[in-house]
Amino acid sequence: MYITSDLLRGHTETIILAILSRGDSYGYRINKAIRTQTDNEYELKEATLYTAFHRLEEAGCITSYWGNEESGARRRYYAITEEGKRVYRNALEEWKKANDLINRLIGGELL
Amino acid sequence: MYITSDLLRGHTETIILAILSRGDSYGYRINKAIRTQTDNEYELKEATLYTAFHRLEEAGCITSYWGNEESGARRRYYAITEEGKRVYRNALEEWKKANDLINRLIGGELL
DNA sequence: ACGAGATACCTTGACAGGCGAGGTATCTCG
DNA sequence: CGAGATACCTCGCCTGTCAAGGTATCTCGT
Repeated sequence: MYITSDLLRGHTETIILAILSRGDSYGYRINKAIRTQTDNEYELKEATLYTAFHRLEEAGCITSYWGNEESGARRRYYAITEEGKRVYRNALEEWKKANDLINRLIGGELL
Repeated sequence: MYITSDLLRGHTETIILAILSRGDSYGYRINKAIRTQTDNEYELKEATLYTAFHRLEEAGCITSYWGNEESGARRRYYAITEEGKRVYRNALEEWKKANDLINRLIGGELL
């Protein structure tokens, strides 16, 4: 929320998979987890969040089911699949490489 | 070139500014510098490169001038401005923050 | 002498992801 | 009873990337 989100672009799905790899969750809570983990410095916009869910589900990385809440608003829970775990691990490797590349490229003479 | 470029998205201008902060250069050579610095793991597509130049020039971050080559293809050189240096330093700070956030978010329980 | 490949520049149009704006419904608490 | 939190969702725009296409010059091997 207070950072240039283009720098985070491309990480949305990985962030979601990371959270789901710790257990099933639902949209609103996932976004809250992101806020908490970043000390309120970042969050996903709802539109971003839900389109990412659609992409991930379509790609077979997650599955979804309605929770059976007795009261309160209904919740759609998401669960990571084996494919999702594979994609997630792969994304972590990609990130390590990208991180290294960026540091090499933007460091210039100031680092 | 062999990395998911969505992860590098948003860094294009910073990369260019980093290179220009070491001295004037021109498009083709800037791209070669990127390849060299990353051991051929990354490069900018030409279209990306030139649209980035336009944006940077419009934003007052760089200026350009034609080189006076006696022979060979003409070259348009770019120079970083004071504003460009300011923007660059700022981008480095942003990157530090973004890097921290991403590591916090995508680490999950695998790190 | 000539074609291939490197050097060097540039634009157009499509595509994908992020997000502002808008919408729905339920529950809680003062 | 109204405000604010919880919880879901979609439409359409914007922006950055890039495939594809174009131009012109020089070098080097055959």
